[in-house]
Amino acid sequence: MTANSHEGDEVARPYHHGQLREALISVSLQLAEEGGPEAISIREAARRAGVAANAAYRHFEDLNHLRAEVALRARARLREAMQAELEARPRRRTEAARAKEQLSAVGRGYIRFALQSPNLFRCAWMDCSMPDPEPSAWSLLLEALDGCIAAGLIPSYEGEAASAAAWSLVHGFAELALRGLFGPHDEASIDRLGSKVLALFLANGTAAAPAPRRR
Amino acid sequence: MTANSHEGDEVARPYHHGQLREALISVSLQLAEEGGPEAISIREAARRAGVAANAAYRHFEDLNHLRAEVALRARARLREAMQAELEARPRRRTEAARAKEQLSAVGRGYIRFALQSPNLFRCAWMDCSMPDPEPSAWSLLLEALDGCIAAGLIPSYEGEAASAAAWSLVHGFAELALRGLFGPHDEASIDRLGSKVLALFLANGTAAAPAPRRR
DNA sequence: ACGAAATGTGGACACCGTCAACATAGAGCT
DNA sequence: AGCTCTATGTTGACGGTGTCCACATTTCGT
Repeated sequence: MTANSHEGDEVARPYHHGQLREALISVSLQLAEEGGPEAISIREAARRAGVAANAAYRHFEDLNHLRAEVALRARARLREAMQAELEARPRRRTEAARAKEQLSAVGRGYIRFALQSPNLFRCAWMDCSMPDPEPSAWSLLLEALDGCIAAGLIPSYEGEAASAAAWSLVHGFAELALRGLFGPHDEASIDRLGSKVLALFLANGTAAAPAPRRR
Repeated sequence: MTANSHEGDEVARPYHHGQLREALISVSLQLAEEGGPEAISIREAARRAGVAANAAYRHFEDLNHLRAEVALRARARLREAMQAELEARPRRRTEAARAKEQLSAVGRGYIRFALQSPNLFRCAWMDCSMPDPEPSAWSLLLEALDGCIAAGLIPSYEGEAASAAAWSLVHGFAELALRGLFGPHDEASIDRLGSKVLALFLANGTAAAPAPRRR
């Protein structure tokens, strides 16, 4: 028999492990999905990867570095959710309507992801005291905002403030809804409230700012 | 001598402790202030209170219950900061201007607190998987919003959405600014951006919604 | 005064992150 | 081939944590 002490059942991984880093990350992502950011643990990840705890230290300096990697994946998932909502959006005729719809789809995706995968959402923005190489998830929102500016829905001189506002609105809503601070709503009504908030921002916050105001 | 084995120096607390619960909470708040939510620890709190670790369990079921108490205090501090900003605000003449100023002061207070006491702010909304008896900090914002509705700045039929929006905007901005996601800004320019965002919401988001819009 | 209830202590257990020392397998050279 | 070097994985330990149990002490109600 080739296996010298275990059964040869489990694929008999040929050498050390080969994919440990990847395995650890994906297993940790699973841990996070199940139990939130606090559930990420070097020892448990190693255990699930079928490896001694300290093996992880050959691939991650620190628990925080592992967490940072998980955060990256979580943000990627978030981005996918936004993208999906973007692709599923109704197609509009005018450029303005299209830009509006694009922005609102992005916001919807963001909020829905937060509510449907709260643990992953928390991981996406968890504090891992690491330099954050790329927020990336935001680029979709920024693109949508650029579209709105191009369509004349937002005066370009307010670009910075408007994007900060859109960003804050969407993120804040997701976060607060997650914590149940909007009262005991079922998922559907939270979704409706979210759409209303987005619509309010789109209808009034952006469209109705024709000039720099007197003074 | 009255003290039977220690020096009588340290006030010679007469009986068990008398204020342990309070002491533990306030010491934990200090821990949180210094090192963020993760720094809250039963053992360390007990240590600083000069008591055995397990004594804490006579006053808190759980670490999470301690954390919940800290969260409460943190929210109280947040509320104080908002109140302070509220009292320091310029007094306006017209009701509308006053309502606007009130709302913006509340938002400012919120954001400034988050930036000046990030650790406490994080504690205020940390996840302690506990029933949340009263968010309380929001009541100031809700009052301000009511003022705006009374002044006709916000149509009352949009009350719910508008308050959710204001709430989300302020909270989201604070959270994102805290994480440095608005780029490498110094504190002053973040403050300015925050004011701009608030102004944008106040000027357009609320004031410019005179009617239900056609269709 | 005495027993009961409240409160604090000590010790133990199972986790956790992390370090140092050791073992092994592959890669690359001669 | 054989050999070494380096990358990777393992063992064992240390100090830290939350939490449980059994025990000690203090206070209070009667």
